[in-house]
Amino acid sequence: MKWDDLRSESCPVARGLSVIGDRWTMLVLRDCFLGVRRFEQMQERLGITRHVLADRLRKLEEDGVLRREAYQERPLRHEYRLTEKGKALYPVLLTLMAWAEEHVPPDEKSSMTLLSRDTGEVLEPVLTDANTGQRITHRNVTARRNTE
Amino acid sequence: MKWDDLRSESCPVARGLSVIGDRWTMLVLRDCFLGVRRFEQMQERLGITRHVLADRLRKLEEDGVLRREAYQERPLRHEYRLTEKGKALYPVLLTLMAWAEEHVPPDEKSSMTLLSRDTGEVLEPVLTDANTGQRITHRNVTARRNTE
DNA sequence: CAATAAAGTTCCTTTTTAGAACTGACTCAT
DNA sequence: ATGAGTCAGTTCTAAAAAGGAACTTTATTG
Repeated sequence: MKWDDLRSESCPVARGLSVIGDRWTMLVLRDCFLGVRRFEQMQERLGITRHVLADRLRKLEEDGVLRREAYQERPLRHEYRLTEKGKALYPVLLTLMAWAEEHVPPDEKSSMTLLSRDTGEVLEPVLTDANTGQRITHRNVTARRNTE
Repeated sequence: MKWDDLRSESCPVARGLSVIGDRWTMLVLRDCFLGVRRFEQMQERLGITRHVLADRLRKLEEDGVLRREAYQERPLRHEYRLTEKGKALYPVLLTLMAWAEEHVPPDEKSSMTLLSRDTGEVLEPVLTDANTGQRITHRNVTARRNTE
């Protein structure tokens, strides 16, 4: 199988990766969540080649994760913003971040803490069921494939 | 910046991706969560080249996500199992899956539903704060960098 | 003895990335 | 009005990674 065939897989994990699984893509999105909107800024922050950045932004726009919007004419310039579909990726970014904070220690001493915007309290993100509030772990879940 | 430099970034998202951000890695882990443990099985299910699979398994073992265990001698054969660190990736896989189920429709009609292993009820995974139980979204969170 | 099996490895070709320089449509200061 | 600067890319070449297929090793089975 080739990487580009993931799009048509029936597994949602595979389809998800066809959108966000390329190198650098999640880091582009991280910067989007941090409010970075312009090509130059992203390129400088990420330090990736302009070529790759242009490619990732184009794909993310095609996939409806980012929206390209003119912020000036003369000369015409665009910036990139998260769509609702893009914003819905926040839990993915956050669970990855939480996992890495716990399991992939940095070289230097530094860490990230999530704070509630309302109360300023430290947040500890966990997955729960929206209906019952129960914690979800790999031990208490099974997946069912629905073929219609 | 090169991909291999991610390991030493201070951002946990970058460090996380240095472990699970390579092509195919998350799909290898998906199969691990589904109980697949052997090289041949994974290769057949994923359809990726043996070369790439061997490389990903080696890296995941080096990073402590998988553990390589002998399941027979004569000839010596190993299988791969998730470590605790690996199992802790389940929320990442699940949030990605939930996102794709909602936002990346498959070609054919098919979908996945998560069920509680206890009650059999359909689960709807959402991120909440472990302490208060409050929903976490990109709108009510800020991140703080702690430099010690 | 030949065929099969599992878990890789090796070799070669095609794709992707990395790195740097270049383009085009402007603006602003001299 | 000329020259330097800005932004969002594109183009070029070289290096690294992925794709595809065949080969290896150690053993078991017919």
